[in-house]
Amino acid sequence: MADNNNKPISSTCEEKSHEPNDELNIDSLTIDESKKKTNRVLDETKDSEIKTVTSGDTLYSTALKFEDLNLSEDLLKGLYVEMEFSHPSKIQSISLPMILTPPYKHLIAQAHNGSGKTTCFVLGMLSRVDPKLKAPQALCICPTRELAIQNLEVLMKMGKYTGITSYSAIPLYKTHDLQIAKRPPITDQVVIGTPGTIKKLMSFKKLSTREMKILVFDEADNMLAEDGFKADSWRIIKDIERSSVYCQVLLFSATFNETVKDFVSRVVTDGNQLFVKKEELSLDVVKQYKVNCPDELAKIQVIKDKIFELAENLGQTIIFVNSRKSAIELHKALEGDGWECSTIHGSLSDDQRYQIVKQFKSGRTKILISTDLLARGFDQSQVTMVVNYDLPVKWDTPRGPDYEVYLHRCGRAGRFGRRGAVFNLLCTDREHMLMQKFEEHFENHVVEISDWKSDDDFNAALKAAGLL
DNA sequence: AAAAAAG
Repeated sequence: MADNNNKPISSTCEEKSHEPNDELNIDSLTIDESKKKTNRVLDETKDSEIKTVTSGDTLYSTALKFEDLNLSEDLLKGLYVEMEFSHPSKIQSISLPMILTPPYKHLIAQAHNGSGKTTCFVLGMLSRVDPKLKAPQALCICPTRELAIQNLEVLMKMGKYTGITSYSAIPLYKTHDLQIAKRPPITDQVVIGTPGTIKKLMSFKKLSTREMKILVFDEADNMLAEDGFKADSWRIIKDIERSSVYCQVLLFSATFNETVKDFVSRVVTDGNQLFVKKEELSLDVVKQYKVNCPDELAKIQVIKDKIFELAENLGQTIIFVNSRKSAIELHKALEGDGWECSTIHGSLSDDQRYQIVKQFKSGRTKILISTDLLARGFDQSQVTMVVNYDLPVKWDTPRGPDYEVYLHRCGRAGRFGRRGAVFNLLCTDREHMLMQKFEEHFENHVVEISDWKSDDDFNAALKAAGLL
């Protein structure tokens, strides 16, 4: 679990209890340390505190073993053989009983980056679906195509022996309305995709919501945000509400904000909740640094001399920028000097995007420049370094720090408790000010690399991060 | 004046 902190959790979101809520004391439920086996890569020796608020009077136990969850043999085989899991991770052990126990309450679950949120809701979908019923019964909505594809891959792997089929609701090729109209209705049990395509399939009556049992919002805060996909999400959920008897809603993300709480109080009332403190969210497994750069040229020089030269063989790196233009310009500047890296952003073609991600996931590309397209959810365990070439800012004026995006970007490194380093390249006064805000907000000190030219300083930083 | 999805 991506967490090293044992601070107790303060009250989170207690104000929106619509009915008497029973708070579970997680301490009394935690697994006996001596009986706990080490998961494949997950380091759970220092468990985080997870705050749970349950609704109604259903009692939930934690699942110490997958066998405790009444899963089908086929699904268990997928977990052990394909996924190579030995036992549920912490978030899984708490959330899965909540997802799988009647009356199948809604769930809002916050968990660390790289702690296995995806496996939670994928397992939830696979086990709630009836393989014999040839109709869509589970729907998962994601903010990007890349994330939808990634989730589908996990689903197919985990569900390999179940016979459950899935449908990818993303615009992979040029889909004209005429072509959609001519297609038969979807009979696959699980549908994963992006809002536009899902809406379209629904309006063409190709995606029936009549048998829908479970609806998942991945990166839920983004899916429900005003400047995100709020309108689409609301329409989809209303459509489902109208046609199906009862559909369980799962909201998963590492970050949650006020918009989600509004949604929760109006739509997903009467649900269970899991929360962790913001200070505990992933920012202590990856080591953060700020690099003082006198000007923009120095930033590029740091990428060339330090990131490429010193760190290229330490794993993979994602360099985040704030705009497509910035991505293209940085790529040109590096390419002009013969440095090889790839770049991804939303104005590339579907196929280009797909190929670039595929190449990076195969490990053939070491360094990838990206917009916030890949800020959330992108899971590549070899990513050891994240570079914020630009710091993430909110688009409204005055442009303030975007804490959520900062956290999500950092979460691309240090997957499943692995080591990682984040380098924030700072040049202007505004950037220094923003950085200070990030430090204050997450209550952690970010070490400064004052001499951007010093190899020794960078080597020391990489060593401190556990990468050398 | 932005990223994302789509039209």
